[in-house]
Amino acid sequence: MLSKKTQYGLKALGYLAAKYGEGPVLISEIAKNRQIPIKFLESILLQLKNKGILDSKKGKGGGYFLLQSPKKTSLAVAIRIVDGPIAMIPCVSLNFYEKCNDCNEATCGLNKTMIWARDATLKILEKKTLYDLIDAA
Amino acid sequence: MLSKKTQYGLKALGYLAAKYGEGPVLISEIAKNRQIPIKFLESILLQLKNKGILDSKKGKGGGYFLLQSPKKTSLAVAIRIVDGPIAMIPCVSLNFYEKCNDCNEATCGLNKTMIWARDATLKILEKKTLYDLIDAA
DNA sequence: TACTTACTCTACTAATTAAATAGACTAATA
DNA sequence: TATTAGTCTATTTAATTAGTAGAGTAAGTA
Repeated sequence: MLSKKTQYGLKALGYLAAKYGEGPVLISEIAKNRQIPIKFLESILLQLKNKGILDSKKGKGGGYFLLQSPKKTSLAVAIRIVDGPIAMIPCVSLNFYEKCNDCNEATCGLNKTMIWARDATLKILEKKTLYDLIDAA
Repeated sequence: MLSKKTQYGLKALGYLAAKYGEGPVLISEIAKNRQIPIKFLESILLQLKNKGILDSKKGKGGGYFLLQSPKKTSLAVAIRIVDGPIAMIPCVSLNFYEKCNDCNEATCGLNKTMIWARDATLKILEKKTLYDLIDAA
């Protein structure tokens, strides 16, 4: 499961995706609309800004906004920023790889199998974008 | 990421899958071979037994063993026992569903997208079995 | 300039979960 | 009946998650 923090982050990004092109959106507006603790949301948005997904403007008329069109940012990128690895085990992660201390990857059955799972998940998360997070109604 | 506990569990199941048909295997043997803290492994194996994946025998010549052929147990089943939900968010989980307090699933973009991710992952995890965890060499 | 608005940053705390350990108990076998 | 090996309960420690507090800084406006 994604952490609560990541779930909040994705909900906020969905909100900002829907408002793309309309200028900065207040943290407080996002928080209220998506039911997220405001101070917690602050830190999430800041993190997304520092990684180049969002930008912000201070002062009156300020707020957060997507740096690029929502279709340009994949969910894989967004999730990795807030949640970290997408893979199920470290020795199979593309962006957060860690070697197993004990097993040999060339022969390890778990390793081989988890690569399958990783690729299946990534195929979706790299194709879907923030645009897909926009609500229908 | 799967918890360490789940990773240990899968490694142990891979070991037992390789030994299927050879009678009970000592916890201590699995622990040594897969580098798992023995008392921690005890509780994992017991949990897998209580859920019907493993069986055990006490006393001399005792140990743990797979209840069925390794090809009969999918990774999805094994992972759910030790780790819980496979889905990335609760409102999309098949076995551990929880309703979102705020959003409407009929229109929620995140919900819709996470169903895609879940299905892609499950397609692999339900097809792959304990047999696929057996090491090559 | 002074005032207000709103993001920024650091630090902290509480709660939960993960990871591991200890030890008494029970069943099976020789 | 002694030994072996899984069972069960309880506890402990560490790490992570979730959330809070408050001072600081930048931008706009009167």
